[in-house]
Amino acid sequence: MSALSGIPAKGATPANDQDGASLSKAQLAHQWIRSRISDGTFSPGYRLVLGQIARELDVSAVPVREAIRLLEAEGLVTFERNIGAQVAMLDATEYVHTMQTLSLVEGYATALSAPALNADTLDRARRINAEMADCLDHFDPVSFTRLNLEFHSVLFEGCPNPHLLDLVHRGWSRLSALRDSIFSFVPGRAHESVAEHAALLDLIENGADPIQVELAARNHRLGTLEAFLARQKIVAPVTSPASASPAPKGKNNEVPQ
Amino acid sequence: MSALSGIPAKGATPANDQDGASLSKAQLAHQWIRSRISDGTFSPGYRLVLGQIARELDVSAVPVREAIRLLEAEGLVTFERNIGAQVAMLDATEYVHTMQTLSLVEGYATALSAPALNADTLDRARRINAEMADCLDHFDPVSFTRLNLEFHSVLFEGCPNPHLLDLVHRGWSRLSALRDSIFSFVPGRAHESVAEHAALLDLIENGADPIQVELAARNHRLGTLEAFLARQKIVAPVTSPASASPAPKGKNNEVPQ
DNA sequence: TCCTTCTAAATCGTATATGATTTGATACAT
DNA sequence: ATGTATCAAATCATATACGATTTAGAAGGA
Repeated sequence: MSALSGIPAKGATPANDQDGASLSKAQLAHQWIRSRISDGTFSPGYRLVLGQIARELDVSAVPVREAIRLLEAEGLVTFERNIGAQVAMLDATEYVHTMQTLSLVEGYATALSAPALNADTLDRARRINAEMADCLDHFDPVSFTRLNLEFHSVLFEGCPNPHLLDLVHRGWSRLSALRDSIFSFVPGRAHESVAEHAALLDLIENGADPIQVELAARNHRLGTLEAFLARQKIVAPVTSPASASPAPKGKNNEVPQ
Repeated sequence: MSALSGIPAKGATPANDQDGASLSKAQLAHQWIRSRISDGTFSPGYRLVLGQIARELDVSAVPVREAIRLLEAEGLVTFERNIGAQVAMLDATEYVHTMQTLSLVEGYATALSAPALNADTLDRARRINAEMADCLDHFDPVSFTRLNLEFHSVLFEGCPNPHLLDLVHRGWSRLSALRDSIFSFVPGRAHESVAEHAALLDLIENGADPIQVELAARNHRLGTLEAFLARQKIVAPVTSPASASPAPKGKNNEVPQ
């Protein structure tokens, strides 16, 4: 029956054309929208209309809807019943909350990851940090931001807790996807940042207490947040003091002992 | 205009019957499945078939699918392309990772919430803890578990960071929804738990450093995790030491100072 | 008996169609 | 001229229909 002719009897690629990736339309739409958000084509507030996106991707509205609900769960878009979806707005308050959460989970992930880092890996981190220092001289904020993610990725990717790692990824993804030019770079902070990176690496290399590594990594990110808030503080207070700065004095959450 | 008569002129409920809740079918399905998971009707590993659930709820498969994808994002079900969904299995490793993550976010949320807690609220927490002590005498693990959530809720619900609060809720929800009888209660731990609750309340009442509150809350939960692991350890090592117990000796992560 | 191959049922993934809701525009009355 | 009610277009939410994929079981051969 199936031995008719030269047509490949069963080996015919089942679903997709030939790449073997085999993406569902929903996944396709998810990646497509996501990349559009990342590259700024869909900027925060942009209205995501199901039918419109569906036509553009030549699919039906159903998988597009699924993609958007997934993006909603990731915090990249907001969605309202019978109204629709739009790219999430990352206002100052949201930025503070996201950074605060990221500082927490990234700090812990880094501490859990630290014991697994070998000399080679630490050396790679040092080289990346050196490149970041170079970027300061040439004033290259874009590369600096990219390298910053690379640096921290080296440190936290070894985290053995997948849930925690996922939270770290989500935080970074939210920040990088929705980054507004306002938040991307605080000039005066960059030098300090490179120095703190070096200090963090020293701690890890010397096998410091996990809690020390954790708080160093956490305070490093909170420092960036504080720098941002310091620039904004004259304009308007963003949140209640307790939430905006869990350690306003800078002394309460220093590395203990 | 609207003074016609007893009939509410324009206020006629637009979509739903009369309750005003106005749930979408997807939300309905979400809650329905979720409650079935919580009450154990759908136990871990149970296969969730779209059409079957759709028929039972008298809706189409589309909103059921959406509900399931949402539950997947919450970590309550697993989903595989072209295969289907099933209630997530909470094995020992997953339990460890979930508890570890919860200890982190709940600890921080509690610390951030602490300054906002007034005397009345703290008193309520003390009363709940007293009830928990009673449960120990009558050996009532079910009430104990419920009160435990209540107690901690009082402490962390004041957290001003909604993202963080959401993570805490997800952790609890995962644990309570997927709890297996195996994990629900470690007898020897309960007395210690009540004592630690009291200590935590004292810290908060005395306005202790946020970092102290955070680590006390964190270590309280990690203590429960350790108790579980201690019971299991003879059978088989669950994960690598670094992930299972970030502070194996119990001394590395004590409250500093 | 065991392994392979085919077939069919079950289920998922998506397209299309239709009802429900919101929103903006227009017409009308004051 | 302004505010209000009505209507139409756009869009979301869901039902139905159909193609694609997986999986279990039957049929056939070694």
